Amino acid sequence: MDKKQAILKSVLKLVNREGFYHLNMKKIAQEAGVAAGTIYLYFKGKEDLINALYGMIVNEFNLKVLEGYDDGKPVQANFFRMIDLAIDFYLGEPDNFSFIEQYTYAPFLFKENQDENFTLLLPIYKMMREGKKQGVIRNIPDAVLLALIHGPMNTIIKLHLAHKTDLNKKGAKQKFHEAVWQAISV
Amino acid sequence: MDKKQAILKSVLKLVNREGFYHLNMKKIAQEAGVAAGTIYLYFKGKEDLINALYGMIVNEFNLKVLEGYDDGKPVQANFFRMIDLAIDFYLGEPDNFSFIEQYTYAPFLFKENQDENFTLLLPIYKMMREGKKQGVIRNIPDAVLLALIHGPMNTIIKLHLAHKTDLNKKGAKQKFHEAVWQAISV
DNA sequence: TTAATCAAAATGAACGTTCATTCATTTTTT
DNA sequence: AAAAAATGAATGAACGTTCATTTTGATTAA
Repeated sequence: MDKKQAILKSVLKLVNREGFYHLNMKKIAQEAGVAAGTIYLYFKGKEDLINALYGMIVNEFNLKVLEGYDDGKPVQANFFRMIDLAIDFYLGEPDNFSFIEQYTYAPFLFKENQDENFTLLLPIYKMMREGKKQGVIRNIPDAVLLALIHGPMNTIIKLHLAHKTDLNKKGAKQKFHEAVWQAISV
Repeated sequence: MDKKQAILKSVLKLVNREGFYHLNMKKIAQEAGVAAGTIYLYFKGKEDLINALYGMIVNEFNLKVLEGYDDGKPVQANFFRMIDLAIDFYLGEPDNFSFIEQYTYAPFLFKENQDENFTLLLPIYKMMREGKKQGVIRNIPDAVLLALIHGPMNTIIKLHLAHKTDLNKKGAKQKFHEAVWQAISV
């Protein structure tokens, strides 16, 4: 069994269940079924461990979301597919969402990736630019566009995970991505 | 001088500067210019202190945002004013934003206000319902509507505070609230 | 096949530090 | 001079990290 992976999975599970605040190395070790010292064979320390996990999730996310991208298709089709894939990514592994949110809003906790936080948004940027060039997306500042896409996505996932709405209901995702499209299209 | 208030302000400043992770009682006391023990005269402990601060900010926010509400005016006017006031609230005291974000995404950190997190959204709900009744706001699920309003606001403020956009530029707020309106209006 | 050897992997008790909280004492206010 | 407010050193628990020791598993020798 891959202990490194088991340790990372433990952190993910624990952060989601109890938050960063209650995270400690002993719990991580227990959850992973290894000794406390073992963690230090694979990671420099707590901080390194957390950063490694963040990097892993961001990579997985970008990979998954860009699967949907096809330059041949119209911008709208790419957009719908990207939104749906992003939602699927987080609903399939909700721990990822919780972790990313907590990591993002912990200033100075792990300094390295300060601007890198916006790495997550690169796929969106790509699509936005293309849409503007073709004239199908409104010509408003990038930041506003970004806010109109990323913001609702974040919130709807949050609401879903808090059982305030159900994105798995038939047509729910479609209704959502169409609403976002209406906000950003000309 | 009101020591209780000074202590709360210290927490706000420190959480924004260094994050929850590096927050400790000694620093809070130093920043507030009191002894560590003094904090316990005004609060039961660290947890109580954090919760009190959260409650305070939520109250201030709702008060400020609802200032803009006037039943006599059309829904759109109320909406624009509310959005602008919410933005002003956070730009005027960015520490509030950072604190609320970190508090919201710390599951089980301070259990009390789990569902209460949505208290912040009550003014938005109020307006939404009214707009739907009058037929000026699209008849899509509340959660989706909420996501289309609250999400972009969060993100645009985040982008502003990260210097990725400038909401103080002439017309910036207007452009933003109009874009959001386009997303939610019929 | 069995025994011996050794490096790599893993362990978890121990260490030093940090931190929230307490409380005997001092300072301030009434 | 009594009460209330404030202090900050002391306390003990919790935590991240280390490291001497043990276990594992592959390799070699008999």
